[in-house]
Amino acid sequence: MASSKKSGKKADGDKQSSTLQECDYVYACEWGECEEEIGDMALFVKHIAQHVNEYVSSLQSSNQPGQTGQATCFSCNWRECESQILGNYCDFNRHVYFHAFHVRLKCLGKALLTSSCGTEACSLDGQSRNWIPELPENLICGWKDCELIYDNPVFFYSHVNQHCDEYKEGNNVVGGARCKWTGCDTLVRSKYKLKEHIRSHSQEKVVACPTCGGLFANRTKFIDHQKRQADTASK
DNA sequence: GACTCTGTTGGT
DNA sequence: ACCAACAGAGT
Repeated sequence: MASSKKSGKKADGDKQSSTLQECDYVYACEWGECEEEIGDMALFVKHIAQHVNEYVSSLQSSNQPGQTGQATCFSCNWRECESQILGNYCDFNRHVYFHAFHVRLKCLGKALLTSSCGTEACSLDGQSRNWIPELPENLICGWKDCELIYDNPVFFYSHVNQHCDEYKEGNNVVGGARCKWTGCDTLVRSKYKLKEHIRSHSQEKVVACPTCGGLFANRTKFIDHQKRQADTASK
């Protein structure tokens, strides 16, 4: 039953939206002149998708026809980004959706900073706050017999985490929880440990610096960054 | 039960 | 010195 297609299966992003937890954050769109603020990540993603669709159709109407299958040069209109993405529509989508993901992690980082008032904060300038790091070619789930492909990191990481739920709850699962990512055989003691471990495969980050945009795989690294960047500025 | 933090290790 | 990954303890 499992598809043996090398390219994997295309995931339906909308189905995953219900698994996203709502929170109190307000996500601000920074596409072009847009100032829209949306409190729900799924709606925020849809909003951004509209910008992308408008931009892509404006490209198609202004460009020479009959170039399908060839790489196109897309310009990201996200403020302070201005990346040029050479590739297909999916490559461009992945890039822009990463901005949505980034916005969410920066909201989380901001909330963490305000809740721990008194601690030093990053004092780098905001020049790089919307830079997107090198992305993997594809957001493809490496779990055994899955191979789902996503163009939206918000849904991709949520999906990958769901694989850990095949193990029983508790901090000491009988027999342990084994990682079934291609080429990995790591055994950990609980599904929570597995969720932590699996980030080393998916490259998921859990928080971003609201000041400089830096991405971090855990809160400790984020706090270290805040201290370090406050320290180096005061030296 | 579900995280979250902290200290250690090992690689660059 | 820096960072990723991990184990065990703490909340």
